[in-house]
Amino acid sequence: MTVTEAAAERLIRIGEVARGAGVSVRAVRYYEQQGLLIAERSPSGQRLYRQDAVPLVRFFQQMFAAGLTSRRITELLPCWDAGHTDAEQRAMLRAERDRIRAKIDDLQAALDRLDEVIAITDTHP
Amino acid sequence: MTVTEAAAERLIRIGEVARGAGVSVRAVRYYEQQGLLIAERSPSGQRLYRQDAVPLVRFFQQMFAAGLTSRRITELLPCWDAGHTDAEQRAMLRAERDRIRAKIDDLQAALDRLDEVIAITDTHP
DNA sequence: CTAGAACCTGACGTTAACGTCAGAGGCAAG
DNA sequence: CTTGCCTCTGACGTTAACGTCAGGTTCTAG
Repeated sequence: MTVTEAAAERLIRIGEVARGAGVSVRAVRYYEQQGLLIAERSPSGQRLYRQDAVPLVRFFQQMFAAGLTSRRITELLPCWDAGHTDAEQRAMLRAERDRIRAKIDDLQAALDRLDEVIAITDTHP
Repeated sequence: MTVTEAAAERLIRIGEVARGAGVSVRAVRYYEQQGLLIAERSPSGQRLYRQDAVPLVRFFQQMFAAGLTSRRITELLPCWDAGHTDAEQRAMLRAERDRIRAKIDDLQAALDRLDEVIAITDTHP
C-alpha cells in the first residue's frame, strides 16, 4: 500500500466500527479509554477510524473471550502490529497460552461430567 | 452404607472442608448462603459437614470454572444426588453443555492465534 | 431549515464470587 | 486459667467490561 493510497483511505465513524465488529459503541469508546484503540478526531471532535479497526476490535473480543484483560492486550499489541518482542513479552505470550490450554482442559473435564449426567438422565426417564 | 454407619460418620468443621477442597472458609460459607451446601450446626452454632462435602465443593469449583453460576448449579443439583430430572432440567443441562463446547472452540481459536504469534516471534529474534 | 439519527463527555450502575475487616464467642492444651 | 487457634455474624470492598442515563452538539436527508 502506497502513501497516497493510505492518505486516501476512507475513514469511518464509531457506529460503523461497532456494527462491523458486532459490539456496542460504548465498548469501542472503552477500548480507546484503555489504550487499545487510537482514533483520529474530526474538527468537531468525532472519532474517525481506519477500516482495519473493525478486525482489530474483533481480535480484542477474541482475546477477551480467552480471558486476557485489556491491560494485557495493550502490553502485547506490539507483538502484532510491529512484530517486535522483548523477552518479557515472549514470556507473557507463553504464560497466556499455557493458561488458555489449562482452561481448555478444565472445560473439557467439566464437559465430560455434564455429558455423563446427560447420558444417565436420558436412559432413566 | 448402613444407617448405623451413617450415624457414626465423623463430622468435620468448616476449616477442614476448606483445606480439603482447596478453597477459602469464606467460599464455603458463601456456598451455604447460595443454597449449594447445607450444614448441620453444633450446639454452639458451628457448622458441621459430612465428609462428602469435600468432593462436593470440588465439584462446585469445577462447575464455576466452566462458567456455571451458583444459581444454575442449585437448579441442577437434583440431577446428581437424586438422579431425578424433568424436561426443564434436561434442557438446561444440554444448554450448558453446548455453551461449554462453544467456549472450548473459542478458546482453541484464540490459542491458535497465540501460537501463531509465538512461532513468528521465536523465529524473528 | 428542520427533524431525526448519530455523536460527544461525564458519571453512576451492574454482576459474581468471593476478600477483608471488626468484634465476639468457642475449644483444646498446658 | 490462659494462650492461641478456630469459628461466628454482619457488612463493606473488589474487579472487568461494559450498560445506561443525562444533557448537549453535529451530521444528513428531504
